[in-house]
Amino acid sequence: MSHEKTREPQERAVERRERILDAAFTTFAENGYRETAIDAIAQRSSTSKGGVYFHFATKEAIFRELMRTTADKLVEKVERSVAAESDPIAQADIAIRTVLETFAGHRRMARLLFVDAFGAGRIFHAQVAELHVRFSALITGYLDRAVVDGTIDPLDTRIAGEAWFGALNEIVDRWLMADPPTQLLDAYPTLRTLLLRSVGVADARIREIAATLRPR
Amino acid sequence: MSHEKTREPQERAVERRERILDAAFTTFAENGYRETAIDAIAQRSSTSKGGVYFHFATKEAIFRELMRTTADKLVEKVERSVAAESDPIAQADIAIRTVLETFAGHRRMARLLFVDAFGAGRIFHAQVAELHVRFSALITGYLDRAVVDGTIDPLDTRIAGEAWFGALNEIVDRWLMADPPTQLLDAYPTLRTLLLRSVGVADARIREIAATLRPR
Amino acid sequence: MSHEKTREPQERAVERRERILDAAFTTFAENGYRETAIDAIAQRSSTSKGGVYFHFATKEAIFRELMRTTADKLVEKVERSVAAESDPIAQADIAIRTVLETFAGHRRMARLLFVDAFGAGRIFHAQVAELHVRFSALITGYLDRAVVDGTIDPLDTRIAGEAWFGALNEIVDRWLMADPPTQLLDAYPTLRTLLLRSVGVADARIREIAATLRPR
Amino acid sequence: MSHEKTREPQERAVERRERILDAAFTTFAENGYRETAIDAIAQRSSTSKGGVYFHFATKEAIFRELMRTTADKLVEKVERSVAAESDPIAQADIAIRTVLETFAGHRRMARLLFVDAFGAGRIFHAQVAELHVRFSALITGYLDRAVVDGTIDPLDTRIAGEAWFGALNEIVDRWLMADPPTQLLDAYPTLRTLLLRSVGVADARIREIAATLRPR
DNA sequence: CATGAATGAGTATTCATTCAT
DNA sequence: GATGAATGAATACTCATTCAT
Repeated sequence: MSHEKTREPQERAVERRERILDAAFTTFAENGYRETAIDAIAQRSSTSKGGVYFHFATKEAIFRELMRTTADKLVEKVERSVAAESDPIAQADIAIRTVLETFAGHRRMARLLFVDAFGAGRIFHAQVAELHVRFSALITGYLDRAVVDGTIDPLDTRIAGEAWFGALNEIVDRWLMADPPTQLLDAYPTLRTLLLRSVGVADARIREIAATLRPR
Repeated sequence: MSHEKTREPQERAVERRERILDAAFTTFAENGYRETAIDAIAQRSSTSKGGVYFHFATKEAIFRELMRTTADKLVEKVERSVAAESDPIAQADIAIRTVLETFAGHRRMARLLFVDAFGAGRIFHAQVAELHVRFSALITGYLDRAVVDGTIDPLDTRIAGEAWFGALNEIVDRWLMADPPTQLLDAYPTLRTLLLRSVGVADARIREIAATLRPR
Repeated sequence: MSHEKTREPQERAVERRERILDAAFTTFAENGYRETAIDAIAQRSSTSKGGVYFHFATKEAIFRELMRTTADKLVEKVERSVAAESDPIAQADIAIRTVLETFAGHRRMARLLFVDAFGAGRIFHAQVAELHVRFSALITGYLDRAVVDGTIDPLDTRIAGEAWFGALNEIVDRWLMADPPTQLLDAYPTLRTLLLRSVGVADARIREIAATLRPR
Repeated sequence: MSHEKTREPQERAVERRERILDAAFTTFAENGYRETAIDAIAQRSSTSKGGVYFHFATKEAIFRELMRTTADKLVEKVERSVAAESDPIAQADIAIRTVLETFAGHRRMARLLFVDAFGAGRIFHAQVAELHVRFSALITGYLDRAVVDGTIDPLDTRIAGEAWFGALNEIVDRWLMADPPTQLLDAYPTLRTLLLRSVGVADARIREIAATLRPR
């Protein structure tokens, strides 16, 4: 009796499903959505085209799931990092920093979430929008708490969240395109100052936060 | 003698070329680059496929020209608006405002330049990057002058320019996706405050600038 | 249980592959390479365009395989016929005769190998050259052995092989073009005499060889 | 009054016609029939597409005229060379030699007449056949006279003419394909011996003829 | 006579999706 | 469950030819 056969059939199926997702992640990130053929995913996951279609209804479904779970992981990571802080402003700062750090170490993830997502054409605008909204909302949440706290003066935190996310996004985009490659984290100190100032955090306070975080 | 017959042959050709560009602009903006067939452009401009290919070597060439000229128009518009101001901070502010105002009135232009550009796949990342770099550099220029002026404290103006552009871009993106539609310019006051604060402009000064511009 | 169902899937695929090659052979021979559309091949082999592309990467690949296998068959046939003879001069003679006989019965094969091959344009000159070289070399081989044998006096057998092949080729070409059709084999006795004499075989010896072969 | 204007209008037209033919000759010879666009011919002859179509009804017509006139020139050249000889066998030999010599110096002409002619597909088989028939008939004519003369024994001179032409053709083809290039005329002595022997000319006589021609 | 703009039929190739085995 | 053969719609681009000016 082979190893394969001792496992529950479902277990094998789950494993294959994962393999497919992994292969799809890599291939989408490398070549973009449109340029990725199902055949390529099938081969990379040692399956057949039919195998892929057993697990996923369409190519779009694979992409959708990938976007969602990748974003999930990132959000979780951000929330774990943030949990250690209690000051909402420091939390927002940590959130930005975590995103930058994560991307700096996972260029592919960045490509998938921030650049190639657009390569998919019209159908995906909603998908992409969802992603942007989700991250913007995360930031808006921290800012809202900061307002409630009285740490910062009231402002339209939705727009501020979007602006923060947009600024972050652009910095990542530029880094992805940069040739020769640069250090993503080099932009962090400047970006932090810009963002915190933008919501009215005093320079003295920014230096304080920076000092607290430095040991990291 | 019909109007048609009095025109120079070249004039007719130029006109057709324009018609093709117009049709391409609309179709790209509606459906994205990949989803737009040359045939569709030909039909919309009352030409034949061959006619399109007489005027443009490839589909990519049409897109490229469109991106360039559209961006040109926007940059010119920004520069004209800015010319009336002498304070570099006010100039940067006006630049942002002009972009928002222009897009608010030309949703399609916004789609083409800021959203669908990505739909074109890998080949166009360079093209898109160029566009982003161009606008970022515009902003960076105003900030540089403000630093030289002593209006703002020294900072990494390249990153600031990118962050400003990113924030602006995201606000426009969200507006393009918003359902139901919103007023793009509603975001302007908040965005202005965020951006100006981010480079260390004092709130008092911001109010001053706002007051100056209000009559517009 | 139908015949179809008892066959292995692979067997069906192999059969379809053959059908495609057959259809391509006929269509290329009838219309030439450039004038043959993949669609035509697909229809003639009761497949779809995609089906053809599943089995062959490009149109060129189909043509190449066809050229190779057809030439293979002819060369094998020649070598089988020749095996019965030991006199190299008679072998060379038999080789020529076998080619003529085979073509006389397979006009299409002749068209494909000797005429339409050129219709393919520049890319195929190498392919065609290979074919010519191959047949010329076959003849050169026999002549070389005849020289070693002492049956004929030394001479530049490469050029002689090319000249023989060229003469044969032209006779077949003319026959293919002839209107009204003629009997290809009618040319054989004259051609034999010309070729054998050209390498210095005495007329008496030629008559001997002719006598030996006559019963065939 | 410009130089252009002093000439008869017809004269200018004739000149342009020639320019078009020259350009077509070069382009066909370089790229083959199918790969040659009318536009290329127009540009090379400093005309417009319309200009080309004023002088020639179709692309095919240009090719046809080119084939004919080029062949004419070659035949005339052969006949001039041959006129100096009275012995028909020597005449045939000179004919072959002249063709080889001419091609050796005009590789392009050779390409046009002997190789690329086929690139044109079905429509041109008749054209090509005509060319082959014409040259074969030329040779057949000399051989016929040699038979009448009693210089050689009677034989099917039509087939012999075709065989000679075929042999010659193949030698030229191989030379055109040869990489690295070879000296076409190196093949001549062997080819002469092969061809003359093939129609029964004794080796002693061949040596005589060779001696006569050597000074050339 | 000359021009060059316009036409449109023609073609190889790709790929998501289906389904018989 | 898995396979891979088959489908066919979709698409950018070429080029001989026409014809208004």
